Amino acid sequence: LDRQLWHACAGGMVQMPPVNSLVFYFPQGHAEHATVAVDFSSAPKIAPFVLCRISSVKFLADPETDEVYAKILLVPQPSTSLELDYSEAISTDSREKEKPASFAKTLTQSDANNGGGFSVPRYCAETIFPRLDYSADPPVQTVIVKDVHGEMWKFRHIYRGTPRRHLLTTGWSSFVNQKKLVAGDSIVFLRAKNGELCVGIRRTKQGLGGPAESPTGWTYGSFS
Amino acid sequence: LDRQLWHACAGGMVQMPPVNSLVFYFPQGHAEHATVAVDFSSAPKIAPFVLCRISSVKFLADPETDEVYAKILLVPQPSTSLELDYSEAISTDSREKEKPASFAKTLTQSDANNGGGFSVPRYCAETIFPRLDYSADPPVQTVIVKDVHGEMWKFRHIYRGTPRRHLLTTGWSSFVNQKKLVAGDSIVFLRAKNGELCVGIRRTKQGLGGPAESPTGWTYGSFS
DNA sequence: TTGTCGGCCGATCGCCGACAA
DNA sequence: TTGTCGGCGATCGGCCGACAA
Repeated sequence: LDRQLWHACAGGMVQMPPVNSLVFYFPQGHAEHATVAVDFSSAPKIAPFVLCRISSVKFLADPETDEVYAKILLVPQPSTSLELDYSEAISTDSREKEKPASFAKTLTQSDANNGGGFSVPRYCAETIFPRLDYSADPPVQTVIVKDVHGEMWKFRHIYRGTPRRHLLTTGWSSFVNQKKLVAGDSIVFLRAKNGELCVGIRRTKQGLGGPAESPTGWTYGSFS
Repeated sequence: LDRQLWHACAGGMVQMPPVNSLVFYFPQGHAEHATVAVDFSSAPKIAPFVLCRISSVKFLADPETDEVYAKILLVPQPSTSLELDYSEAISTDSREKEKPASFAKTLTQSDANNGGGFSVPRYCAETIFPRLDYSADPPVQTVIVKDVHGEMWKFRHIYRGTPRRHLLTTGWSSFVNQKKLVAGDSIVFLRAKNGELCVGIRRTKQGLGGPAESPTGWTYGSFS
């Protein structure tokens, strides 16, 4: 999964530390975010936080819901490491600062309704979408976007109505149905460096259908 | 799953031995019906058949495809048992002889087509379905049938056209779609002893999407 | 600028009898 | 007796501008 698209989906609140950086792991905080209740009573002597070194970070997306999440491998460090300058523990990967143009919109009732299209905010259409030929009447084009799995979607992008506005029509309802989008979910458009148009999804909170726990490790749900 | 409905779905060729009866188990025959290739080469000294006693028989239906199958628990018997009268090995459960009224029809193209109804053979309508009031014009009723999972389905049963014939209209296409029926599949109607109407499915051969192997044991596909 | 609504047009669904196998 | 077909009316999907927030 493309790193920039991942961050656009996760939202600006999410910062990922770089590999090899030092972080504190808080077992209780982790437990509170778990999908199933965690019982520490059998291991009473657990530290409130553990200094760890990040050995790997994987940027992933759920195959079904398109929700993004990260798999972070933590290696506990000897407590002597505490003497090190742990300010690096809160450092952020410098690569995150190269933010490509992206735009997120929360779906309205009209966007999610069957039989409706998608109202494209002007800013999104002008800065993210391919340039539209306004001399045509009406100005129309087909935009092709790639989702987090690399699958391609085709939308009819038209500029019409009085007053004029940008809309996605043909292809949109199929996208809504197949992705099972509802009002309140957000859609993220992103123009990658190579000019390719990408799309991601951020589900409304109550989804709670986060990625399933893998039997071989823990997964972190993303915050939005 | 109701035993009578199970047998109606499985078809007349299928006879199930009663619990505690003796049967011969043929490993090679079993292997030939398995969905995955079986390699006996690592166990070269396998008997061509094994005398077994049936300890339990479960009549089941696949939750997805509605295909019926049976789970048979076999306990190998000491070879001395061979001295017993093994004619009982081919005996059939006497309960199978109490056959309630049932009818099977292979779906035609017109039956399976979208936008079409189901042509009910006269014999089926008159002997299986609830009695229709022919004095009405046209004679119509709603028939309610129960599938192998106990789920209820509603069909509009009408007697019309020239010449007159029985048809299932409203509700039928929904049934075809949800059960993913195609031309060539068979549908089984059965009137249980309590007068309840039941429906089962027999898929066309090439489905081969038999019930998944359970990790804790073997399952038998049903013959049709 | 953009969310919602009613209008409207075309596509599809699904019920019908005609006809023939 | 019943499988297939074309007709056709009802319904639905989906594109449109009007209007107002």
